[in-house]
Amino acid sequence: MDKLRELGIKLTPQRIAILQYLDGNTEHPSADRIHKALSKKYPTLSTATVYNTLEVLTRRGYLRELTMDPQKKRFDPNTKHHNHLMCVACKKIVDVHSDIQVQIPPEEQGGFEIHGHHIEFYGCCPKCNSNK
Amino acid sequence: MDKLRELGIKLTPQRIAILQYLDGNTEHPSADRIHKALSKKYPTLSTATVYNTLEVLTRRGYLRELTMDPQKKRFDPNTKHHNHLMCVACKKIVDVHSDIQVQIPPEEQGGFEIHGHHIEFYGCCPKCNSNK
DNA sequence: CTGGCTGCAAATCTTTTGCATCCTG
DNA sequence: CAGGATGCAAAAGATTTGCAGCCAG
Repeated sequence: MDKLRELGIKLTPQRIAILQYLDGNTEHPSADRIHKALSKKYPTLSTATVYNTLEVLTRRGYLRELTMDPQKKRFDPNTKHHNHLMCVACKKIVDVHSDIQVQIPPEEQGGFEIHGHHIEFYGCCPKCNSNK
Repeated sequence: MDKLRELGIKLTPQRIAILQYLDGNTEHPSADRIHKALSKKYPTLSTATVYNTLEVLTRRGYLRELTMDPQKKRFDPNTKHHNHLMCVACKKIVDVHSDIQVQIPPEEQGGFEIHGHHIEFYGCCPKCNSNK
């Protein structure tokens, strides 16, 4: 993966596997999901390594951590600014690419220096809707 | 608390204490914080009771659960629709009351039925800014 | 070679569950 | 009184940490 090399971090089979799994993945998987998916191929992959790697990648800006799912962190390899829509029933998360302008009027900022924002939409996906 | 009575749930000293602690509280406390704060006065208050009560209150619509803080759930007794701004350093969360219009164009909704949304702003609070 | 990874195990932290007992309504 | 709430302890998950050995650069 050129990406890893670009990031200047050490290439290991585990990291490559994680990167490959994430590359182009739009499922917004959790650490556990990544670990489960890869442990078939890499039976010795430990959860600690998954978490470590995700943390490094997040810190380097290659990944974004999503907090919409209250049960666990989810990860998004697409770091271009975009928003998300989650099904409150099955926790499926899909991307929302529309560019939505939002801004806090200065008097509401309470002296904060604002770095970014994220819009979370909540709803019910077609599958869960029909299961009711 | 009239609120509890309104909600039609059983009044107990613990629940009243939790309600009073939350009433008008704009700190967006975590379950742990609530437990710590109240266990001085109610040394036998168990975390299970705090979680149970928060869950009931959330289900009844008296509380909103915030997921911005990746480490833990935070709770907001203000259920009027509003947004939040969090300091990425100290995790302080403040309300943003501006009414910001956001909407997903139908072709982006992927068939979801959308129930709501929440805008999260991230930044650095004045105190953390000056500590750098 | 050497510092940065890895695996493993165990710790930590948050949240949930089971159950006997208690107490509000 | 009865059913729901509580306390406690323990389970269940998610995430983090410590450490000895390994291997990519």
